[in-house]
Amino acid sequence: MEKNRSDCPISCSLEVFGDKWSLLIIRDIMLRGKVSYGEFLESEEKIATNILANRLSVLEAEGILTKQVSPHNKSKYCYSLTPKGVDLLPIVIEIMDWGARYHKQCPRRELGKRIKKEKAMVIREYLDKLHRDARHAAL
Amino acid sequence: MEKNRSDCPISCSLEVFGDKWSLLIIRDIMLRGKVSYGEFLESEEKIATNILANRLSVLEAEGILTKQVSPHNKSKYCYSLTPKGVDLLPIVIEIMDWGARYHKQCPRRELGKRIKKEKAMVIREYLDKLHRDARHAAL
DNA sequence: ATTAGCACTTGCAAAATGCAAGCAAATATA
DNA sequence: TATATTTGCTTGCATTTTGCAAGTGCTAAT
Repeated sequence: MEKNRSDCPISCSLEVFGDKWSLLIIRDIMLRGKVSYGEFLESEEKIATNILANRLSVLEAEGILTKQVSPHNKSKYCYSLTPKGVDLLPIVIEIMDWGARYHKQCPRRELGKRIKKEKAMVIREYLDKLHRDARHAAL
Repeated sequence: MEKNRSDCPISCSLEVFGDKWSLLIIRDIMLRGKVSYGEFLESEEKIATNILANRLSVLEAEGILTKQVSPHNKSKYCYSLTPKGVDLLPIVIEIMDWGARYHKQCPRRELGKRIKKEKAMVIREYLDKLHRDARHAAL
């Protein structure tokens, strides 16, 4: 683990995921149920292959994701969130809420509308589900 | 305003502040009461002068910050948050909480301990104060 | 055996970051 | 008044990261 810019938790966190792509990958796993490299590549933001590979590698090294060979196909990997990764959910939801409020070109869809109405409940709900999934993936 | 990668609110938000520095500047204003270019330069993370100037310019163009000449010194500028900027607080607090929980080298100080105990209340308290400050700065 | 799927890797160009010196206007000091 | 300091950038250059698109090697399907 390299030397940090400071001991501020915000700074240390931004050193991990303060870029334009990492939290998008986390979003794909948390909110869209994506699990594989190929699925992440298909997202509408069109991440570059080398950036995706690098981000996944860093997130895995940071203990946010784990990577397992698919049960159906030995050349395919499935990524899943660790508990540490799951706990990024409130950040992702807050970013989503802020974005929906201040970006006209980002209309709220179903989930966004629920978040507007009952944010805390949505967060708890997803945290429970994702933490359950994380425990299951660890088996 | 340029073309976005997608209409996902998370993606649009990350296009604005998804970098290693922007939210640190927001932190300095929100949590440390810093207001000037020179003060931001002094933070322990040591942002480069050209990066600071560029980030401030972008955040201002995005309507997150406003910049005014200091009342005491015509060569000095004071930055303050707009309501849009203030509403980044929950994101900053969630990042801080996550960082404190998962980074051993980032011990919780007074505010971090309060956040651990009563996050929602801290957020509401700071939102109220910062929104009041934002209204005052607009005069 | 051939083709397709899969997860990267690679070579290169463009863009961003980081370092440190420089610049011009305003203010403070001698 | 002249000089020094403060202030907020800007600039030149080297390094790093991002983005594009082709390439590679292993596994699976036909």
